[in-house]
Amino acid sequence: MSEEERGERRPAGAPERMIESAILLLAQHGFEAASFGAVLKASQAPRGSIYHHFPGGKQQLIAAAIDVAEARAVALARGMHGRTAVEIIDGFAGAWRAVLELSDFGAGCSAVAVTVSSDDPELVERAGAVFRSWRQALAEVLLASGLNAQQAADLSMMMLAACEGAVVLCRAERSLVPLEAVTGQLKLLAATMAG
Amino acid sequence: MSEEERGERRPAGAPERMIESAILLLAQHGFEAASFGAVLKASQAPRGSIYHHFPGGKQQLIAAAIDVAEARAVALARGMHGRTAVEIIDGFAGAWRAVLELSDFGAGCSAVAVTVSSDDPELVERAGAVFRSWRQALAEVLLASGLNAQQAADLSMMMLAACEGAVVLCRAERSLVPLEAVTGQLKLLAATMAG
DNA sequence: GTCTATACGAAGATAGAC
DNA sequence: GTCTATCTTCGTATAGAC
Repeated sequence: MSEEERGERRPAGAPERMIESAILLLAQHGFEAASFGAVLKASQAPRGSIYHHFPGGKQQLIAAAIDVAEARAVALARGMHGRTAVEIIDGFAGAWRAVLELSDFGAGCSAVAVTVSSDDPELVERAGAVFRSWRQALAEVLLASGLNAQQAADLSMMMLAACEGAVVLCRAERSLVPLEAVTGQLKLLAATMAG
Repeated sequence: MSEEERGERRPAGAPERMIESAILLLAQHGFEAASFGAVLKASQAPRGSIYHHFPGGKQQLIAAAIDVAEARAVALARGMHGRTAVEIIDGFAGAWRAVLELSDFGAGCSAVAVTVSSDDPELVERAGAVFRSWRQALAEVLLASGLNAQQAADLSMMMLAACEGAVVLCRAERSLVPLEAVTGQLKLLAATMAG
């Protein structure tokens, strides 16, 4: 497994910083906001190096950003292996809570942003791949926690959908209440399955 | 209650058509895509009339679009008064299913799009107001269905978050499975509350 | 590998004619 | 009330010098 696949950060060359900035800008203000100008400014990368590192233009940059975000999301889920369903729910929701708090409700999920605000079918499909592998990783750790296959599939889907939705609500309402309420309901669901 | 508050469509003057187009463009491709050029083209409105009808520019147009969408969302929820919790869940999810099917997975929620892809704090706050009133309307019909206040608040929050999230997943994966799975889990949750 | 310069289009917005 | 013309800014993308 490569470093990228584990979602780790490397010393940070120019292209890596550009990708990192793109992820952040996507999460904050959507696809159009992740422009070259903004990315270069945020990443302090030299202007002339964009098409050297990303000859495919913006599409390639955003695609790379999505792929890195996917690796990171999967790594987050896999890191919860061995825990109980409730702990997994808390860990997942906690990660989103951290994103919201650290950004003062200014950031959310990059893959959601691409889905909602990009008109490029190829990038939207890539965002779909993120959701699928994220869900699968969650289902695997839930399976290991003692749920059966059907329950793990159902709960992972519900966790992802409910938390992604809750993050949007939290951003718009500038409040953590939606995420907290959803977390409670998810635990209730997990308890019903276990019991 | 005025016609707008009930979310009804009127004979359609130029500004109404522009608002309608803005709602659709927001739902399809986000904030930046709901540009004046695109709105005028879609609504067949005369070019010189934008700043006549919306002197506040794009912000005013989008704000109006959000308000109309809010009235429609609330009307949708209120229309379910008198039904059981399961029927309300089916009705709500069914409306989203229709949006996804009719748009070939190309459209979602306008308020989500504004939250995710606009950098205007005022518009994001307006989107937050949509979510609040939508949730309250859902909670009221759930209360009438026999749930207690706490249960109605919890389930309405979960319905909104989970379905909004599921719609994004459905768009990205070009599949109705996420929404269907979430619907099933919501019914399970409602059954737990009732029982 | 990085730079400047530049092409080209589209965005939001304003002014003034009809 | 609608139109055209125009301004400015910003977006992506390319060419060519260093």
